Amino acid sequence: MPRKTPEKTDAYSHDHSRLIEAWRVMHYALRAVIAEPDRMLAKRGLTRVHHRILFFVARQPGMSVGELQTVLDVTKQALNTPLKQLQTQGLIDLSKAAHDARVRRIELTAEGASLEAKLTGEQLHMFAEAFAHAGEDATASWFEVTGKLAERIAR
Amino acid sequence: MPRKTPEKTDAYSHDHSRLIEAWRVMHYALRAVIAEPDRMLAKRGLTRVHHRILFFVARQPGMSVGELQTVLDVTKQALNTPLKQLQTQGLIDLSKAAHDARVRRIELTAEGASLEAKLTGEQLHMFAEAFAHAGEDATASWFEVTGKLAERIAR
DNA sequence: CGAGATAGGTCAATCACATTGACCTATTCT
DNA sequence: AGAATAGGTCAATGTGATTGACCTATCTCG
Repeated sequence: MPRKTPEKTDAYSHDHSRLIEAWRVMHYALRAVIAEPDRMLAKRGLTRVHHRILFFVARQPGMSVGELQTVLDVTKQALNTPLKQLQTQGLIDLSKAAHDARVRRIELTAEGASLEAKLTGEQLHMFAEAFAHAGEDATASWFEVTGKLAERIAR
Repeated sequence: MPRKTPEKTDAYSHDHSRLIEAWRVMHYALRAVIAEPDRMLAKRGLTRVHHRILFFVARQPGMSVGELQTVLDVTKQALNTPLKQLQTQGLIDLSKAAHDARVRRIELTAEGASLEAKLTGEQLHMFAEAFAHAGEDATASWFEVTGKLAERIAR
């Protein structure tokens, strides 16, 4: 799909520099969304892994260590340390499952839930702002393009 | 901006699950764009750093080590190893600058240029496809939303 | 009941990677 | 000639993640 004229390109022509700009903007958008939560986490000596744990536990309270291991795709050794740190800081609560005492029930404490809401809320707020700014149609378009990009990944 | 009615939300209301979906899709899009080049690099024992070097040198042939250090935001020690590897594999060419023999001119070899074109081309192709699929207006909207998100980052 | 499987925890070795600091050469600038 | 600069290299350190081995508590099943 070559460009036809210098002053106007048809709807399906995308020149090199525009595509590079797309890639660049996407990187910066990612960094922007991650930046503020990272700063909040750093204050407590925590990292993105801790946020990921809080995020999933918030959405599936009582999930087990094994389930968490699966969704996060990490080994139990890699999970153990941050999990203990979160427990020590009183952000999560570990208890034995009723149906099987070998299994741990992981839940957020009130403080953990509060922190999670702040972290994730900050990120979702950025999206909400960008979507609100662009309008509903643009939002749908954004989903269409980004979803198309994501299509190649199995999951 | 609370939701008004359950069945229809106005253009500026974005509920929780939709925002989470946006975040999720963006992650997957990122991974999708990175996945294939990473696989190609891995075959040669290279990583994303090497691609970044090739990318910038392709766009500014003859740039110095110091300049590369600046754009990549890494120390010279961190840059030195991958740079030597690229040289060993015959992908880049180092020579002394004419105006100052202390300064290195970094250029891609034919093979380096070919690899760079394949790596970056693969990524840009994904964007081109997604944009072409969604159309020109949707593309503009995508830039608007993503650009709005990226706005918070200085650079 | 007793053997084997399972969930989770822990210790240790290793690997990859980046960072800081110190020191060295070649070269240019003054 | 002496100071500054571009680059290179060695060494120590720190962080994370990975694998492997081994341990306890608990459950399941013949």
